[in-house]
Amino acid sequence: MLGDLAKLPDWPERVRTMQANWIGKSVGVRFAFRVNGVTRSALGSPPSPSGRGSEVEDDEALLWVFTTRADTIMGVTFCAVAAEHPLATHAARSNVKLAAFIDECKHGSVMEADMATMEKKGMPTGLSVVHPLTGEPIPVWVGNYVLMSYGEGAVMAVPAHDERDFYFAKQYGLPIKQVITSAIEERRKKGDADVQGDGYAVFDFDPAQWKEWYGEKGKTTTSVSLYCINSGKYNDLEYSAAVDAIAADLNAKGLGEKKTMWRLRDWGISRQRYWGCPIPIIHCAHCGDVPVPDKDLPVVLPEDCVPDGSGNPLNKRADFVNCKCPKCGANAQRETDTMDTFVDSSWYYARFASGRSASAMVDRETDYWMPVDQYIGGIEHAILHLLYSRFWSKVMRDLKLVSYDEPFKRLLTQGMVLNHIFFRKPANGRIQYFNPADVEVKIDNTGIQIVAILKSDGQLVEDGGIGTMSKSKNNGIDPQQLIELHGADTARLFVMFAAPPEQTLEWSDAGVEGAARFLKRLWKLVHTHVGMGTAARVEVAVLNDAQRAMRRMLHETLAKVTDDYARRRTFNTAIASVMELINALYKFDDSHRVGSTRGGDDHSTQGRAVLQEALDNVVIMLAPIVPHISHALWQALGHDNAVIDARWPSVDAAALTRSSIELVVQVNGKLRGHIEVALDAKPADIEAQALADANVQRFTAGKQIKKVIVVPGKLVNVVVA
RNA sequence: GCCGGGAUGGCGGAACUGGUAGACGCGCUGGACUCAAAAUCCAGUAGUGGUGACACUGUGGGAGUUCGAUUCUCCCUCCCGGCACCA
Repeated sequence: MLGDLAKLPDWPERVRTMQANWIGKSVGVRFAFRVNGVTRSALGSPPSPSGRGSEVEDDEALLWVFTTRADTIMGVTFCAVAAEHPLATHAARSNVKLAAFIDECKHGSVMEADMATMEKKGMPTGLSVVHPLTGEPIPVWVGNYVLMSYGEGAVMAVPAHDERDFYFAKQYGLPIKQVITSAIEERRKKGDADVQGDGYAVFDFDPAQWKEWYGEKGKTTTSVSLYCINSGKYNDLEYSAAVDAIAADLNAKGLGEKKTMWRLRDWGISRQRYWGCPIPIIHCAHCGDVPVPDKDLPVVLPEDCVPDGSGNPLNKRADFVNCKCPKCGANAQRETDTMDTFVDSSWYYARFASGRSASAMVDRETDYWMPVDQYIGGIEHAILHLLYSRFWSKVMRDLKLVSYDEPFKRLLTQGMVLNHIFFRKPANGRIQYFNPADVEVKIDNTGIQIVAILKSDGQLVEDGGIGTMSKSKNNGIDPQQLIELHGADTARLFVMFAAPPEQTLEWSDAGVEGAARFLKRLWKLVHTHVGMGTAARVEVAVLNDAQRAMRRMLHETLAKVTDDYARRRTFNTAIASVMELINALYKFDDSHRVGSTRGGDDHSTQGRAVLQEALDNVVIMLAPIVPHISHALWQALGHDNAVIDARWPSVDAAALTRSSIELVVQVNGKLRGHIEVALDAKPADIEAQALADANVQRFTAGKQIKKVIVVPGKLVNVVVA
């Protein structure tokens, strides 16, 4: 899944980065400390024969850890284990205080945000382990920051080179032993004059104070080399050489090896809830785990189950749990774990693509429709749903159910829509949220402060800032309100015009009238034109300059809109350029103007033909955004078919040609003038024309011209001394 | 705390590959039409100075690279989203 992220070039970079971080590949070393005076049997683990060359006795307990920083192994001054670790449990049997501490740890929050800021706490177990390379005794602590569910549930602690270990050691007076140094620190120690300034003192190791570079590996972020010291035979080795040498030595002792760990956990199955998809397995005392026969599928959950907060409520439902073994007919029990709802959302679309199949999960028709060409979903699904869908696709591929690797070829993650949050907090009782539509924000009677008032009772509400629209915060907006007020086309146009879809957007309906106004202008333009009778076909050869220019703008707009839809997916800019075109068409044919005093109208045969072509194209260009009005206007323009069946028009390259182009002239990078040059003008001629410009001469007069940069089709920059 | 994203006029946003900053829309100002209003149409609208042509300043803050930076590099501030202390 990590490697195949490269197969998704049309996914947003940030989603791929988030997934890679979540998968969390880390390469390191897994190794063991021998535990002094504790046997494996005492921990309840079966004795295991040690590997060849191992120094370990058969029944000797081992403390396994995983580290990405094997290069700092000589700086280990203690080990920390999770509260649930067998060594902690063992030590707690004869230590009441420790048992109480472990109990406290087990009840703490496991939310990352809480944990990152909570106090690091610990307590010694009284046990010690043997350092695998030095043979020194190392004390073992229980730490509330060590997770049983990741890695081995235990860590080697190197306070000098790990920030968490550092503060833990400070708090409990544990030793801090520096084993990594920087090239700068070494040169300062040798008295190198180049690095004696205060700015270099940040590279000195000081056990009293944590500095950024202590925890960096190989090189600092400022590219200063880091290597081992106080590490015996490993001295002077840099990161990867040190890791290799140390892993080899541990391996020779039968105490460790290089290993790759993953942060990603199997959450699809292991995160249990009553309302997930049932796992169709029956547990029989005689036959073991027996699949539910096809004829008894699906297993249906009881719908009147009320979770009481103590474990899985299904376990308390004898009517669900108790059943007969399908194999032997004896009394048996159903599996009560269920799959997470992510499992369903991970493959339902593949099932939709093989809707005729009655006998299998999916059939061959899936491969015809899948993978999805364009997936649209909120950025909040960037990791979980989109990651599990990718995982499930690979499962189905391996089972030969489907032949694709990745379910979604192209991904558009729309941004969150934010809105104001208003609430009241009763003295005792639950916080109550109010919908922004029911709240009026106004200036209070001092005329300075802005206050928020609930419309229904006129009393103040508190302002909770701005946040994602959600049910719990009651700050969502129902688009139905907009639709009822302005119609679906206006609502769609307004929303699409507001911002690019992947951008976070703070909700405001200010400006929705602009969208309605635009559609009215378009409607009027089309109907005024149609009211004057059927238009002729465009005959390019007889067009006058104004008609030619109008037509050029039409085809430039068509090219831009096509690109905005197909490649850039920026619908707001596509709409903006159609708006520009409409503005120009109003000037081209200004018979709509009240009074119509200016002579801009072109009601000639070819003028009306150009207008017809432009309006046909405008209606097609807008059809994806405003389908209803486009359908009506398309037929009003004299077409028999529906606009949805009309072909996307192609750009007339000949209409785009122009004989001259306007260039910008800069002096020292500042805009000083514009020149009109022939399309095929030579650079030397362009340069001469630029230098001849009156305003340019004001800024070059009496100065030495050092060079002139001509960027074809864009600008001229004159550099003066 | 970590990861991801963002900051441009009064507001939403545009500037796509380093090349005219502010397209388009809202709002606002003025005008036309009207007995009047709404609607509609026209014009103006980053700030400062100037009748004007123009000039100076300006893309969260500070440095840097470049003929030229909203765009690239480094540092900082604030805002939004996600989070499982990942050894």
